[in-house]
Amino acid sequence: MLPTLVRLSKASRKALTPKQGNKDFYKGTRQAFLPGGPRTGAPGKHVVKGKAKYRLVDEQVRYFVAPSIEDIESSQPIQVRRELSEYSGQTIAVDAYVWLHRGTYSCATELATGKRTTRYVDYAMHRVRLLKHHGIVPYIVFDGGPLPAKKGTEVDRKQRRDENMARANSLAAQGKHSQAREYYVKCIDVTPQMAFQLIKALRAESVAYVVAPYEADAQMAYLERTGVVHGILTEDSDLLVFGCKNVLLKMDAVENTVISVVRSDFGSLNSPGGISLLGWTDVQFRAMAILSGCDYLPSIPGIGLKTAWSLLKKHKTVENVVRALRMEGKKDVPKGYLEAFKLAETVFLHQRVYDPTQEMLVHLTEVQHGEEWDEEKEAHVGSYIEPSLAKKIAQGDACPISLLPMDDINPTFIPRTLKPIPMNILSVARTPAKGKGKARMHLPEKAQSTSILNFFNAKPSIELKPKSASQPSFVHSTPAPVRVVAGRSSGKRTLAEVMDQEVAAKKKKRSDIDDKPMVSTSISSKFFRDTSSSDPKCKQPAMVLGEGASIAGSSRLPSLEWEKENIAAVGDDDDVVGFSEAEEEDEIDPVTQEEGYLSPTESFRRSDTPELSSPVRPRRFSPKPDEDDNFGADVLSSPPVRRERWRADKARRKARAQEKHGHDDRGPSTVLVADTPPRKSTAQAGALGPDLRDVFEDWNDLTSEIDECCDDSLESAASSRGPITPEVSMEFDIEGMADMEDEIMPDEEEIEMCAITVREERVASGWWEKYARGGNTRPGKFPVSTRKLPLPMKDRTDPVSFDQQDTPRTPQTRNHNHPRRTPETSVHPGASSKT
DNA sequence: CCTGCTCCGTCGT
DNA sequence: CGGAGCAGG
Repeated sequence: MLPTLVRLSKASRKALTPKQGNKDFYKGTRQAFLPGGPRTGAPGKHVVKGKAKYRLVDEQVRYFVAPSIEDIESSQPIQVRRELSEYSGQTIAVDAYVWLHRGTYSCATELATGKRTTRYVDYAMHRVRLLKHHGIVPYIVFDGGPLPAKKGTEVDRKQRRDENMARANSLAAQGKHSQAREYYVKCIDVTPQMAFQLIKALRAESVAYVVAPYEADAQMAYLERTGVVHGILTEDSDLLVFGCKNVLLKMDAVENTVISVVRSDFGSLNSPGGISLLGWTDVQFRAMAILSGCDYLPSIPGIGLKTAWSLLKKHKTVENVVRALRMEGKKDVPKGYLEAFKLAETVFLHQRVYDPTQEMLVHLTEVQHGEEWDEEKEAHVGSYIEPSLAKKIAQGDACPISLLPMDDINPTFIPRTLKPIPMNILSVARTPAKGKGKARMHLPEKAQSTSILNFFNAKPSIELKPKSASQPSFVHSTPAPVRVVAGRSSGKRTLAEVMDQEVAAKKKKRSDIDDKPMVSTSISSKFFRDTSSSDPKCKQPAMVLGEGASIAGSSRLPSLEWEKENIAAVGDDDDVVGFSEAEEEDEIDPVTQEEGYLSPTESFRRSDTPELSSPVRPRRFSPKPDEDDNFGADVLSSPPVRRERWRADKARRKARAQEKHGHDDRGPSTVLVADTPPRKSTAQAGALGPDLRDVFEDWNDLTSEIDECCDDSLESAASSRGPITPEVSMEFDIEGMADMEDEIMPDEEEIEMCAITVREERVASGWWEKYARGGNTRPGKFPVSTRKLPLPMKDRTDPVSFDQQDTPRTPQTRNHNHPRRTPETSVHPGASSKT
């Protein structure tokens, strides 16, 4: 119900001139954000400002002098587009559901037909790595069990899913597979068991996570409130109603941006779109949200956001509003609405969440002593679950729905621990062109009042943060008791400067060019960042750890050469990145950038490969015996999705095609950094070896497949969850290869390459597990950046055993058909004694 | 003017 | 699911 903010399209910005403007939009815009402040007047009165005439809507807020574009952009918008890198060093809670769900797109048919796959994990992990790459510490939050309050919608969905499934099956039967897929996609349900597959991957990469007992939203709100995280990244934004302060929406993996909404900005805003939240309390804000309809309670017919707002504005409290509505008799207020409202409010306020520190369930907000509390409320906030089970749920070892031990639906999927490979090819992935700009260009002339944030949108949100704010505002406002990876202290200011230049450049461009796809200038700052981050001298816990650091130093030179080679290759391939004017504005030395950017990985991996089967690896002799637990962070900067590069490439090509400004004849000297080498460049790598980055990525892609083929051979090893020993790995891989050759035969060479890599990786990680990280030798060695976080879930290698006798023992087979938890079965005896 | 309805693209292959 | 367009009060 709470919505997102729309970005103002260029066209709409253009329309800001009264003459050519679209009046509706114009009105909303000037109402909201003019520096001069609102003009007031009596409702209904017409005022004339400049050449435009406006009608006053109600008693307070009103119209402004026509803004210039500059005025708008210099004022503080409610939603700001920010670079991911601005959040470097911060811990961000991430709603895993959406990522998982999107991940299922890539394997919808397999999932629907019961085929084993874990490909849906890849999407989420790529994004996790993307966050890590930007120095962000992700804290993944999973949805848990259903709340009674939402039961209704669940049944509905189930039904729709079944319908889609049936349709898909019939289409598939007719051989119309592509059409079938369309429906398969719609019937996929993300189950806790699927989430568990992602959890395994998160464990492998030491990413903090927690499974909420009930709703991820409430859990994330709690994490933010208790200072465990700095902000919340999600797609659906009910979060503000839960009292969240810093919400990040619409993560864009191509442009590496998010939309930031900061609660504290609300008060400072004047009537966004006619709604002024100035002086509104959280209570009122929440009331408005519930009144206008939320997940837990449908709205009174005819009451939308706007009326809810004005009613509350007038009557202050919900009780008064309901009373007034009933008196007037205009709206039909359902019987018991007020009670239902209170229940909904209770859910937002007191829903049960998991406290990772106390390792038990708590209320999102503690119930006050004086507050009335009854059975019904108790049921609505979610049943209490006794701590030991709650912990298992939170860690993913128990299914939050059935409360039974987690059923690993794909035990053969054993994500390996990523080695610290600072492959910053991400930087390359960030290409100047915007792939998806078009879609966002389109803005309705009239902002419809369908969502709360739409109101905020009355003020155009600018594309980049205001110049004044080089950091998200909550960076300083949020106390961070949590251990976070330190930000890049050195070079940060310069980064800010660079970013400011970007802003300036963008603004300038924006006013000049309207139809051309916007060229991002941020690539330079990106590189700049990377430079500082991979510089061994700079204390950069996030990027390098242990052997990573030493390797980084030793392999710098070869890497550089490697890169040059690829630049040339790329050039031949007519894929040179023609940098726009924007880059010229930056004063960063290209060489420096490359140096920083270059990943030592290739040469390292290559020279190191022969040793992989040996436990003696440089890694173990980490030059950082101290607690610089950046390993995790390093893992973070793993390769981005190839697809992203592809998409970016495409966009860039398109951009180039559009603007025929002659960038094409630029010499090589203007090429700061070549685009990611084409995949075929593997063969061109010559003496320095194949492009392992690509292989590496392929490995990721193939993992599922390979695992798939080796179900049987791996079953035992998998179930033990122990370190993978070289022996086991070899055996398994050989068998796996055999199977694979029989089944899939796309490109023998490639597959073999991958298989080798896989094998090596497995072996390596086996040793890693056994020795480097191993239990006995150096306990403190394992670089868990999340170690201090309450929920570090790696070292759980033992199967969960439940001793609760009162837990329902319904046999749990596959994803579907989980016994739904009812208060009766789920409440553990004596649990309610808590309250 | 506001609400509520419907349709459509999302994400990826 | 959010956004866009449209109809009706």
